[in-house]
Amino acid sequence: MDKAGIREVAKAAGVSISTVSRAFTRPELVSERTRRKVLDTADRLDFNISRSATALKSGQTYRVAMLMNEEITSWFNMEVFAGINSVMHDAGYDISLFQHVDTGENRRDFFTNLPVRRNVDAVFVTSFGVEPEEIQQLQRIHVPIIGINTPSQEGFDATISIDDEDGMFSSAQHLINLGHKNIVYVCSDAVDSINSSIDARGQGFIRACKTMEGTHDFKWRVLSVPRGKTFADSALTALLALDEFPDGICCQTDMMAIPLVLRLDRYGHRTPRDYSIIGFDDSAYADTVNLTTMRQDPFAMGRAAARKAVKLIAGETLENPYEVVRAQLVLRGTDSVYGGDR
Amino acid sequence: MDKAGIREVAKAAGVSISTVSRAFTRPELVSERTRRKVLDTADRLDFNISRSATALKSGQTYRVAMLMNEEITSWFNMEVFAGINSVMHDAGYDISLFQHVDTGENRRDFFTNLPVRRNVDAVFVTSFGVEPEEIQQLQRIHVPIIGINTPSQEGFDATISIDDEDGMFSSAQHLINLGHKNIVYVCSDAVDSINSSIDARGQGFIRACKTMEGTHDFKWRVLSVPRGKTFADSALTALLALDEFPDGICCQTDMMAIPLVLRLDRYGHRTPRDYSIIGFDDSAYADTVNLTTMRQDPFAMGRAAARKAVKLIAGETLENPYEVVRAQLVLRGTDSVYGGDR
DNA sequence: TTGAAAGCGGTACCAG
DNA sequence: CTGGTACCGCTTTCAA
Repeated sequence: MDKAGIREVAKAAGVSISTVSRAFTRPELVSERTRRKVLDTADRLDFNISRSATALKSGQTYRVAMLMNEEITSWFNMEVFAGINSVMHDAGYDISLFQHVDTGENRRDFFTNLPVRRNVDAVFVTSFGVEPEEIQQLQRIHVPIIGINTPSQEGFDATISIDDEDGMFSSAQHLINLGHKNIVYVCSDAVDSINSSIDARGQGFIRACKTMEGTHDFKWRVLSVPRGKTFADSALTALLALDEFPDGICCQTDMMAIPLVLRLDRYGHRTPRDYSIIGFDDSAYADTVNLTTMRQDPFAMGRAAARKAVKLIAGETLENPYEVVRAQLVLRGTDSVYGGDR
Repeated sequence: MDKAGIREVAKAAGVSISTVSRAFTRPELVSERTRRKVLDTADRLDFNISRSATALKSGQTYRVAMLMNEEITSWFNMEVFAGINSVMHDAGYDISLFQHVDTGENRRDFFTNLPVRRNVDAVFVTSFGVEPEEIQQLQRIHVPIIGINTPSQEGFDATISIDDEDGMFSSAQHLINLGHKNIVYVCSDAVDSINSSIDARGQGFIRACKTMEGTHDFKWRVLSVPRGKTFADSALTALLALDEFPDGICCQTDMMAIPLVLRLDRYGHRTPRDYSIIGFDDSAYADTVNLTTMRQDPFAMGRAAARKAVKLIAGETLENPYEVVRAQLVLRGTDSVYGGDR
């Protein structure tokens, strides 16, 4: 006997199913006594309102989709997800995860079949660039589309992004202000099918360096290494292969920076004594290795995006649909004035 | 005009709604021609089968719950979640996350209100000990309950756990075999309301040490420090305050071990030269700091748990419902024979 | 304040 | 192979 539907509860409580329904969802419309009686019987019978039925009736699905490239396990994706979930869960929504929507195969598949069509109330797109035609496809599902760190806001109902270009510009500028003369930007190769917002970081670095154009003893360069789990090793190798070791390094991410400070140490290059290095993200262990880094807060961005989504779903208009937040330099122990300690 | 239900598709395709339904869910029952026609019109009209309706009709919810302590952002929770999702998503299920179900407030709340009652097809319980009465409460929702690293398997329909006790026993044993004479176990204080499976690690350590009982020059102890974001600092302090610095350290987690190897280095204690240290988990950066550690694979456990859940939901019986997997020692660079390099 | 009844969008049994 | 038709469990007028 594990079948206690709304009718058996109604019967057991001696009321109509309408009343049972109201006792749960519109308690103020039901007399105190009746409500108590209903709720008690319901509990005794292990009854609860079915979300599926409510969803069907209401026309909503109480489900949202989150699209991402790579794995949910990456620091950024995870934080964003947790942020989104922290508001959506309480609002009664579940999240349907679509990973690796970046690669050709999955990507075409997703955008042509649109598995979410008529099955979600909103779509979150994290950190990868969606092509104009893809957005058009996506729009066919007729629900709000919210972007997080997407390179463009074209086609989105709302977006929230950090200013990657500006963040890395500041990073490089900081090294320059410190008097560094030979700085390099270390990053993973861009995936050309993706157009990730992260690629803007390199441009910020370059822009900062360009301001030094003409300065005689100033040198800079970009070191791009293959993606993959050995990217940090590749970067290490590339760095050590330079004919002159840089005095300042800007890294695309902390995941690049942290292995570098650890490994370079063993090769005699000690920070901040011999060189400055700045990460990006302020992710796990950045503090324990005392890394100076550009902080962003993807959890907060996820929350903000989710709040926008909830409003959009409710049919409200956003006062400020497209937000850009700045990353913030966290000064710790891996940067110092040029020549300072030597 | 964003209302294309199954009937308009049926009308537009000149068939009955039954046929439309079948074209989607039982293509083999529909003639090739009819199917094509239906699918085409459906696509043109932006139609798709509604999961809510299917759910309602089928009596399933196509949703599962995952209960955890602390944040989803922790390494362990995240990996397990990703593992569960990797199989449940393809099986058509969403995951409803319940975080912090460990603490009194939330805990009571969850188990008395049972928000998941009649709203999920299975429940995953991750890594915390559920009291007998709580399990009983949980059982009232009449769906499979699957445990992952739960201290007990009482009341669960299936569980998969790593043998924490054995894992840490082996860890300590390894240090002993290496000839270490003064070893310590470093961990965070247990939360007494929780009875986490992780607490068994300490017992494993102690058991290993007990085998040395009577050996004259052998010493061991347990160092337990307060939880919180500064737990690693506390451990560092406690370690340095010892009247004799240990020659071997077993850590409850890599998150404890990694900061320690990094920081102790600056205090002149260099591993593996001066002491051996072993982590637990093989989580992020364990390889880059070259940490010898006890590996567990929560992603795989999540997958395994999910596979069990899918079968259980389908009404199948599990051949082997309660699984225990062993952690595996990954030898890297932070352990060495006692006195070896000195 | 409460009850009756019409759907919401499918599924599946039963005919044809 | 296809169509008609009761539900699935709840919400929501409309009346009483």
